Amino acid sequence: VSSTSSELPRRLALVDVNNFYCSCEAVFNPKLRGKPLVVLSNNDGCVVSRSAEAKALGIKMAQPWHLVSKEAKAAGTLALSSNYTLYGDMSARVMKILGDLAPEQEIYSIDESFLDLTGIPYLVPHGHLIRSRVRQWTGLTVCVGVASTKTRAKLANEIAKKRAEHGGVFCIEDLAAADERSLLRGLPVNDVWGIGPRLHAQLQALGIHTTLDLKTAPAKRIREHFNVVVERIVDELNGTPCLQLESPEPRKQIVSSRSFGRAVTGEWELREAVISYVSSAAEKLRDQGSLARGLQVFVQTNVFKPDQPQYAKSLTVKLPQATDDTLTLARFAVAALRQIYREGFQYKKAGIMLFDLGPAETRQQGLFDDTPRTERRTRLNSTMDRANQRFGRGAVALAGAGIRKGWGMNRAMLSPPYTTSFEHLPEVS
DNA sequence: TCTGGGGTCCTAGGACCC
DNA sequence: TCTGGGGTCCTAGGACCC
Repeated sequence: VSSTSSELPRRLALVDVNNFYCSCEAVFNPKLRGKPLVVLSNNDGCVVSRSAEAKALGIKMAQPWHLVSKEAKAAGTLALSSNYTLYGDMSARVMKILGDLAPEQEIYSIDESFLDLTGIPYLVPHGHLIRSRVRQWTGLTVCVGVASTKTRAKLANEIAKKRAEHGGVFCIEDLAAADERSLLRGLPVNDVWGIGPRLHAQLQALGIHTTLDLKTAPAKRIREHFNVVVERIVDELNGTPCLQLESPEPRKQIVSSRSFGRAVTGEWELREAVISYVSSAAEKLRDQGSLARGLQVFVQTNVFKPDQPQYAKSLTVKLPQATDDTLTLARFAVAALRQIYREGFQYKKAGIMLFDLGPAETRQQGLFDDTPRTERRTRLNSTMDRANQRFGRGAVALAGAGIRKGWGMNRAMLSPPYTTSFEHLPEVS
């Protein structure tokens, strides 16, 4: 915390993109605009993004698509598989614009940033500048919520989104105390950032129903029934900052897992999947400059088919030496899989996790290291990474990861990678 | 009859976020 | 037929230390 910043009232903004995945798709395909549209999770499983029109039809977040698709399609809803290549690239563009319009930025998720706007005069006009620039440069629409703490900024953002009269920008600190009270009285307590279904139920049992109820709840009462997390939420609602803008830290664990497009029975197919997942996790590991000391492999049958024989097992391995080498990690993962694999089950999902991550600079020399070999491996990995970056994911891969990948996920309605491939540039006619 | 006090580390489970 | 994936933080309890 800088000493000068305490003089000025702290002002944070939470900026997020409206209906992010759906909006990305609509930027490049005008036929989607103004229509009910949903984007589905991996494997075309659940609804993870909805256009305003789809929300209006009552399609809920995280709904399994197969349960609602018939009705939704009858009402004119269009559905797309998720295209993370596109969303990741659009995210980077939005984040760059936001970062250029604020002294400090924390990228909080693929479509959200906290910005520190302390000291900037005319905050609401600045919010409108952010909005118009993002719209002009990317075609996406953002909403801006401004307040003295992160939790209040999240609330302000909710208001900016819900109440059209604010034009997508809302500063809660501009309200008179009485107006804030009546505003918070109208917001259910589970609109507050950090209050999920469980806490919501517990709070309701205590008679805390609205955001105002929570904000004005006696600290002692909260402490009795909950933990410091909820205490901090209450403090933050009252304008006492407990959460700071975070700078990017390397991940503490890296997970790669997928449901299969169909049931898998043979060990060889599971092995292909596990090797594929290790490859992608190890690439991320190297990208953040870490080494892993631990690895976990897990397999699972279809939990949604309880009439079928169920089996779920994971195995955790401590590596003899921290490493970022795909081949080494793959060997340990395959050995772990061999131990947990059981014949006669219909597997639906598998995954791997890398943990106990540490910086690569502190790599320890082992007593029996074959240093020339390690150096060759390092060159091999970085060559593969560069090739895959230049020619596209999977351009170079381990043979063991499989070529056809018959177990791969379903993505029946995938849009092109408009912004990251010359072959798929959108055409203007 | 009567059995301390303070600390760390690790793990599993719970809760939340997008 | 069909139900996502990737993270973080906190707490309680056990093991262990002096």
